[in-house]
Amino acid sequence: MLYLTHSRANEGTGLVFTYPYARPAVTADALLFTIIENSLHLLLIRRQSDPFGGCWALPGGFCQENEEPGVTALRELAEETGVRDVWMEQLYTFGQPGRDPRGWVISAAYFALVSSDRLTPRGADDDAEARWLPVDHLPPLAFDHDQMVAYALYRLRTKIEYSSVGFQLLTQEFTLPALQRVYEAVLGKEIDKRNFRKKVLESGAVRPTGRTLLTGRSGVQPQLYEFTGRPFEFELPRRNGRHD
Amino acid sequence: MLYLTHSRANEGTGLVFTYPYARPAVTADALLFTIIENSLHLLLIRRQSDPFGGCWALPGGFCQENEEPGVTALRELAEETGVRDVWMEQLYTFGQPGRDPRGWVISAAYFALVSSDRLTPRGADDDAEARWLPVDHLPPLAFDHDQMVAYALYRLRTKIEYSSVGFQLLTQEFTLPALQRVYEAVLGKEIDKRNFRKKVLESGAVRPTGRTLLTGRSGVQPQLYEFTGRPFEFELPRRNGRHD
DNA sequence: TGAATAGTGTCTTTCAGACAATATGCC
DNA sequence: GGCATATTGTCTGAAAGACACTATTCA
Repeated sequence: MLYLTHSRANEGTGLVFTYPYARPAVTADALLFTIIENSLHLLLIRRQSDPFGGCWALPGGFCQENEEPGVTALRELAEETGVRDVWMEQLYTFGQPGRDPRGWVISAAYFALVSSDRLTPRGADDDAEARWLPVDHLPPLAFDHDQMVAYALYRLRTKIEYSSVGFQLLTQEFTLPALQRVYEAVLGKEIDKRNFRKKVLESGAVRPTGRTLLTGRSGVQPQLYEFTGRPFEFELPRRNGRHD
Repeated sequence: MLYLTHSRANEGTGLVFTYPYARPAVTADALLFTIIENSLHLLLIRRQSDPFGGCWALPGGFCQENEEPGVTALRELAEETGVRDVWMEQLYTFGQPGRDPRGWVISAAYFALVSSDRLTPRGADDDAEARWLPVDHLPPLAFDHDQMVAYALYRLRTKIEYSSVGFQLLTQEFTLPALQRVYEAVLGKEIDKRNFRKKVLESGAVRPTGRTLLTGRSGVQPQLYEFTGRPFEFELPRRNGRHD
């Protein structure tokens, strides 16, 4: 094994100390979810070049010097897909040896949600194809991105039950039936309408705006609400609790 | 700004492709907690050299080539403090510019728990001082390690309520009063003995071993139990729920 | 026998969960 | 009028939470 000491590897990094180790390349990948037609979708791009040329992959790329990986993820999302202003949090950092055929590459994965209206689906600065694909029918992905998706889905499905992240999948004003459809799409189960409305309204997490939605379809015009910021939890019935 | 192309920075990294970016140094830090005398303690080392020479800091160090950061964290724990066989999970990856005065250094932080008996407190291969300090009275730490500790404590205090991680802070055999003291130490609140015992026993998460503990003190000899692996949740009473 | 600790049971209240009928708007 | 959707309330059972006394061991 070869260690570098005082090598040119320090150039451009601001590292001026004696540093006896090789350095990995570091990338950031974004897992951006939204709800389209009542089902959960993930934003993917089709890779233009090798490795995995032609494969579907998560938007992402290499961190620039002194760029916090979360900033990288947002930048790559904007550059590759044109999507901005998303809710985002760090998901996990993947560093398994061999996860990138080019060598030692560590990737920080970020978990992001966006309202169903703010999505500008197509690629921006280059002609890379960017598309929303339903999470129930995903193709095999490049690198270890399948593993990332599995973990992000787990995170979303658990976190929506004990936090208010679900509201990040809606527009600022929304109806209670739309909120319920978000929970049903994420959790993959039907929820009793009356119990759900009762919990939402009693939580204080929503406030009516006084307006109603013009659906253009038959039926009652539903009332519009907005998120107050107060916490909202909705757990599915379980025989056993959450794990660990 | 200087970018390297085909530079010697690739040497020893296995990266054979044209790579237009500088690379960060990557480190892993371990936040190892245990319970000592009914209060939560954190394992720290005193830094021998600059930066932050003489300061208290988390055990950790640079990733070796193709070493997964979690492996680094375990290796550094063993090397610097002699502690092995701990429960561990990834906490967060810190990459804020300026977090290390030496330059661009990204750190993956790992959150770890160990039984109160398995701890071999003192430094191992070098004479670096390693000590358990109570989390309620921590000195200022090197780098952004204060921030890491704050987040790890948040993670521990939330996670102990909806998972069974609390058992990782006990020996394989333990008494119910000891289990309760773990929860009280982590959550910082007294818990009603009868309600706690009822929840633990009804959860199926513990099984009596048939033995009792010889305390050497006055009072009843408490029964010993072991963890069955079944999930156990214990939430403190709340006016509001968990946040986000 | 006194001090320290382990162990046990009931009652009340709150909340989850099952369940069905009415009202409104569009065609 | 028919269809589609939104909206509303009650009852039951389970679990949380408040609460106090007895039993065992050691000095």
